[in-house]
Amino acid sequence: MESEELRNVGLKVTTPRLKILGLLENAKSKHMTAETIYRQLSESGEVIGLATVYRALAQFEAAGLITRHQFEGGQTVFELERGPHHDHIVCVRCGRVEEFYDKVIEDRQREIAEKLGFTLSDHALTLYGECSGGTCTAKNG
Amino acid sequence: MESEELRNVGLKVTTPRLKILGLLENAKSKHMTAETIYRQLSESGEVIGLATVYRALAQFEAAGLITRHQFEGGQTVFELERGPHHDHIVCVRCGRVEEFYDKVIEDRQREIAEKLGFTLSDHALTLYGECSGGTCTAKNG
DNA sequence: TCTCACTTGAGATTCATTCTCACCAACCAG
DNA sequence: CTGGTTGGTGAGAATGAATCTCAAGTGAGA
Repeated sequence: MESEELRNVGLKVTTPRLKILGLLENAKSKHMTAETIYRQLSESGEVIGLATVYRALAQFEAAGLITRHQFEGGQTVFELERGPHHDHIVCVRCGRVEEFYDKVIEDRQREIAEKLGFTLSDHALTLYGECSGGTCTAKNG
Repeated sequence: MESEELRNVGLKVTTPRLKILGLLENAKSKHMTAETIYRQLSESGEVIGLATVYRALAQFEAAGLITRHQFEGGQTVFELERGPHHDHIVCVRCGRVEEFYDKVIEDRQREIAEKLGFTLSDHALTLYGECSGGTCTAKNG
């Protein structure tokens, strides 16, 4: 139950928050912008202000329910915090986002940070390229 | 001579471009925002519009003279393209930026992109952590 | 020096995000 | 179940980074 999730992180259970969380859990595309969420909610008849979407997303992020990714080109997407860590590859033409995980890279990162005298707390790895074939035509995926 | 660099990449040699390029070459901090560049030029008495700064930086980037990096927090910094490719590790406490290059990671990235059906055009890898010892105290380095 | 295409500066504009504020709804007490 | 308090909400204004517009300016070849 989504209300549980909200209560667990100390957020009051409200209709907008439930709708937004529900959308994130059921959306076909895992990575959504605030605008996309707002538009999809509007289309399903919900009257939820854009400001509320941004507010809720910020709170969810602070609570660790979702993660924010800032890709180049000003595209900021949110993703439900589920499953293991992964990085992203973004198509610069159609905006499609794929996920990947590579142990070699992960390990190297830690080694590099250590060698430079840093205690690694986080990292952002995003690859940019063009995806091939018919998948890359639409405006989004 | 900076005018050479401009001519070589097919840009007309103008005062604003020379000033901006010169600032990038002499600045104490390698990574600068457009705003910072604009402010520093203004402070040294140059009358250069912010729009011109953005335009010039975009042109320099297109010409390969400089590189654009988008770190967390939406801060976009520019850096003179000198020496080989490298990625960054940023101290989340003091803001210090170190550079590194790792062939293993570079190679893996290309392999991953290929495996996923992407033609890699670029990548952004930034590590975040805390740098150790006395180096990490000031507000910047 | 003259000319013209390319540049520039100031301000308007855009776009994503955040803020403001009057109104409203969730939750606890009764 | 109901009313009060407190925090949440929506609409639109405000912000800030970046881009565009356009009249005026300037580099560089003739």
